[in-house]
Amino acid sequence: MTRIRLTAQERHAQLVAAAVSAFAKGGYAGTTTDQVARLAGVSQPYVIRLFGSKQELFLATVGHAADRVRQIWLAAAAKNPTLHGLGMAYKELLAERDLLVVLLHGYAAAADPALGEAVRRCYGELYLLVRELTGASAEEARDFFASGMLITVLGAMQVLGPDAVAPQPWMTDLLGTLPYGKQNP
Amino acid sequence: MTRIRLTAQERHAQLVAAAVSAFAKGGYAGTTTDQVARLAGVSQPYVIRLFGSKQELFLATVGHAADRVRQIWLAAAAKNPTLHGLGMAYKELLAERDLLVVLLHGYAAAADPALGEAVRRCYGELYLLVRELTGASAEEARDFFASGMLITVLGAMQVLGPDAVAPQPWMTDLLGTLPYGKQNP
DNA sequence: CAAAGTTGTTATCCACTGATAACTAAGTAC
DNA sequence: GTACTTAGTTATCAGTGGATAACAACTTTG
Repeated sequence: MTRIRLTAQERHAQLVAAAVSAFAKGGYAGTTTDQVARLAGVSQPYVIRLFGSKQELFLATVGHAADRVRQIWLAAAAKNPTLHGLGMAYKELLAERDLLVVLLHGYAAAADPALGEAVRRCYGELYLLVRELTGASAEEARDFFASGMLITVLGAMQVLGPDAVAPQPWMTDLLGTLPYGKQNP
Repeated sequence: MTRIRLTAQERHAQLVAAAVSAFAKGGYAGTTTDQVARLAGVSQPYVIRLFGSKQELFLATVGHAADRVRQIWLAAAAKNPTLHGLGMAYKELLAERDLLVVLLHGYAAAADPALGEAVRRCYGELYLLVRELTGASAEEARDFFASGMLITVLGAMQVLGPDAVAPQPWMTDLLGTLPYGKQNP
């Protein structure tokens, strides 16, 4: 069996992608570095060697998720620089639902001082970005992020998104009112 | 040293209270049954004996948090059966911030099938309760829960609540717009 | 008070997990 | 082709955490 060698950069990126998926289920403490390693097809010690520690792997993962959200919002703002324009992008974000969920796991893990500081910084940057891109007022931005958080949590609960469970009455009731268009086919 | 013996019921309640505090930091996977045990002043194996497993302890904890939220909302609705009335109760909920945060950790752990089903049921019940108590429309209820989720996550991130970190500019900006009154002294 | 039930403890186990060390093999430069 | 660097492995370890079992102490009942 011939091994495929990648550059450290490529492997790094591949591992972060795997980590997004793994940490999205499981969260920080509930996911092993071995699970991430297997997803990417490398050995567990190599993951540690590339990232130094599990914590730094998680930080890189959360940072990447925030970057992707930024990218998607920037692209959306290029077409329609309003909150509604960015809101429509939640369709794309829910398609890559793990991005949102891994961010949520970051927020939830903020009790750890090292993680907390990084995660608050990410969130603050996203908040400021939205206000810059759209010129929204603080109130409008707050409502936007509140809706986003609800969507994120519903995604984590598998009420919304690719692997949603069979809908209950209250779910259809709640989801029917979601702004920015319906999400599920 | 004389040991204080409680009835199993009393110890059960005390352990759930300790578990709320412990799981609020740390989450499901990030908290050990020994941490909960020490908080309550008993041995770790006894916690397992009383609850059967860590998972059942967590489920009992989430269930208790949901019950407390229900109680607080019921009391609030008795005075003012509107969304604004319930919203004002977020002040009390933030005072017992761990309640909200432990619920959040429940939502985040919903990828585990056993936990997920229970957690979705809790959330659905709370949603229906709010609509019953207030007669709010689906849209109004959705906005209410979206705001609540934002408050919860900000609590978990220590942007809001008892142990909030030193505020950043974006935080004061965002918090200044929170509905239902200012939260911090 | 003896027997039975309740409330706990200590001792112990085993699986798991992050991390380290030492080694291997594939490119790359000269 | 030989020396060097880069990408990866296997072997291993030390600590931890949930769970089980056996025992101890207190309370109640007859």
